[in-house]
Amino acid sequence: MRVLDERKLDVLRAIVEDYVATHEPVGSKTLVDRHNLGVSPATVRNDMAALEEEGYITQPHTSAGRIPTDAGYRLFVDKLSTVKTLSQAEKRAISSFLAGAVDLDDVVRRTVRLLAQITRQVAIVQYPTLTRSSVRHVEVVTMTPRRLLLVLITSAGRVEQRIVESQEDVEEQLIADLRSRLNTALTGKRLTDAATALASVSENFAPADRPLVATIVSTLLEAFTDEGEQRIAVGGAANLTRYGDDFERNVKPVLEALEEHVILLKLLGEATHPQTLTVRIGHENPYEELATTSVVATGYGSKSEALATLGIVGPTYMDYPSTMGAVRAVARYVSQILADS
Amino acid sequence: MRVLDERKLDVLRAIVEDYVATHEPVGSKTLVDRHNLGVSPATVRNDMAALEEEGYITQPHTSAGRIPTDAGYRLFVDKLSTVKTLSQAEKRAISSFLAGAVDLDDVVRRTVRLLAQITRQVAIVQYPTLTRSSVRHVEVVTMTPRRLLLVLITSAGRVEQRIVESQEDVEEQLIADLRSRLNTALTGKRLTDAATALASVSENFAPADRPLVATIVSTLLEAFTDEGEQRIAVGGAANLTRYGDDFERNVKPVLEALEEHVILLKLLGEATHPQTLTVRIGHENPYEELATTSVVATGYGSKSEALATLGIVGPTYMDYPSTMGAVRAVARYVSQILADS
DNA sequence: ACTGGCACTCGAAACTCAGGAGTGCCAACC
DNA sequence: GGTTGGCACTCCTGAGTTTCGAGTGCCAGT
Repeated sequence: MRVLDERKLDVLRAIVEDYVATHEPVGSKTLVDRHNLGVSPATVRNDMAALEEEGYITQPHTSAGRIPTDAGYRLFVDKLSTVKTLSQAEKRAISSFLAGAVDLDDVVRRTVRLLAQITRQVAIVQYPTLTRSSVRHVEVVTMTPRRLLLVLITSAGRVEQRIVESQEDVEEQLIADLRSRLNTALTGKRLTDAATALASVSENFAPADRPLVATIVSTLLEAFTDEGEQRIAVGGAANLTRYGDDFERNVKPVLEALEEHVILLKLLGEATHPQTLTVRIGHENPYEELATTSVVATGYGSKSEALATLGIVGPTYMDYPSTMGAVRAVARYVSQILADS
Repeated sequence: MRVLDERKLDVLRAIVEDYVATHEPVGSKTLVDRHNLGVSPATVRNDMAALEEEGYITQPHTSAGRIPTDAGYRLFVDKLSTVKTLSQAEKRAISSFLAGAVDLDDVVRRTVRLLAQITRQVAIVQYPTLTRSSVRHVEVVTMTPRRLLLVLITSAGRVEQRIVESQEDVEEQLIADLRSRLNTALTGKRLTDAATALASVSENFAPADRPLVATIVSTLLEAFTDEGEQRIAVGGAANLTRYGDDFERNVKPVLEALEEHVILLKLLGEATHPQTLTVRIGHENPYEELATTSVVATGYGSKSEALATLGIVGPTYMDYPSTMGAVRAVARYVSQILADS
């Protein structure tokens, strides 16, 4: 038996496409009817038996049609399909929808919404991580004589704020001094290098001011390394209603996972180049409960280096070519928007 | 027949409590078994017939037990129950959980999570609205010679940012000037009054600078009045899985509503005094699709005047006393946290 | 006014059964 | 040898039927 039998693969492709469209086990007869395979049902049955033997498809019960296994989907995604590109109209729609964003938060919110709408799946977008971007500006603002607000602006346009209390009134001169020194030390630096850059700042101040400066420095450092920075936006949960027929398997676990941002981060995985799509099918993802769920994700951000990850979560029987196309396209456009602003 | 029959109300209360606990129509026998009503099932049946006549309960079908109608729940909430207060331990937990927040966004995120966890329902928290708070500080930052970043900090601790492009390079002196004039004009002003306050600012600048100043002023104004400011955080969607048995009625419509923030805002309604709880039961809320859903909401913020609204959405057969207690308690603690910071 | 008794209702769950989609296998065919 | 039509077999699905029992309304008795 040849390992690579062209027609057998055609059959597998047809099975996947049919099952994705109907969500029902597909039999040999319907298969030859709907896809013009040019052979008889009996022949297809032989191929099916072989494909089942090799683990690409399975039958829910003896006298039913076949459905793809995770391995079947995997082969389909890797070898049997091409990522679908969006139409010009769709591209324009994406582009103009994202262009209307007023700030980074808005970009993320719009992206989630867009992704959910196009793919009709649950969309997940990780906020650009601080650690990978650099400091654009640090601002120190007096709110009351003893209360200062630190505002940190990153190259990704993200704003972090922290409040610092002082033991005694703070002079405006000191604030100005701080502001300029902090900016000199930090502006343009990567957040990961900020610690080193900050170390020397406090030395230049009068001993009396040292405690306050130390507090400020440590607060800033905290903001830089904050775990909470691994923020995530989720949208399109309503699309889960399309899978209401199998609530326990397809809806419940996903809904539960959506609450746990730590889980979502793991699901999305490491940010990759926007060109590279990560597809995790069924059991390939790290959570048992999501064994009937697939993830399509990719990085976004600057061309050379991904800032963060975005993607979608859906049942294994999703339309991979379209979904992958949509995820990739959205990632590209977001990257572009971020680069521009 | 006396309108106010003490025992009949006891029966209604028992029915509501039982149905909330079991989610199953409750019959006369089980009722006397579980609640010590001190009368026979036959007597209860008579009362039930009366209650049904008056529209407080209904039977799903002829030979089944009774379930409360919306009117029944309404009477229960208004007259037959007292809002449950939380235990000391719970209060401490709330307080300490919220106290760990680093900024306003974090407060909101934590509040949603907390509310969802305590009530085991879907939680909704409206971000403090700009229009009700006042300006604490305006910052103007040079990012590149031709690109400025405006940062607006409100009394609620919220930060808004906008980017402004200039036609030509901007001098540092002008920036400093702008910064101080804007702050003089705006600091402490209510956002609703900001328009008037801003009007005079541009007059003090050299004609050459006017176009830029005008752009900045209008961008700020836009930020103040931005509709998008009616932001909302949602959490606890996973709690919907508890109602999986009636997916179409209880899960699907809620899931769909959660995507539509405009709808949620309407559901939450006008912010009220933190002491006053708004309860909308079933058909009382403005959306047909949510006729099996109740909303418990209240305002939060400064004592005298609510800043925004928070609440929960759940099936009509929720545990009102506990839920109302939790919503009220959380609203109080958030208000306190916001007042402190 | 309350209670026990009783006939009645009607949905839920268990059961049965026919229909049919789909399979595997085999002999025939090209 | 790969392909095909034929055929017996499997077993799920859905419709129809029956049974069971929780719950009711009503009435006569206390």
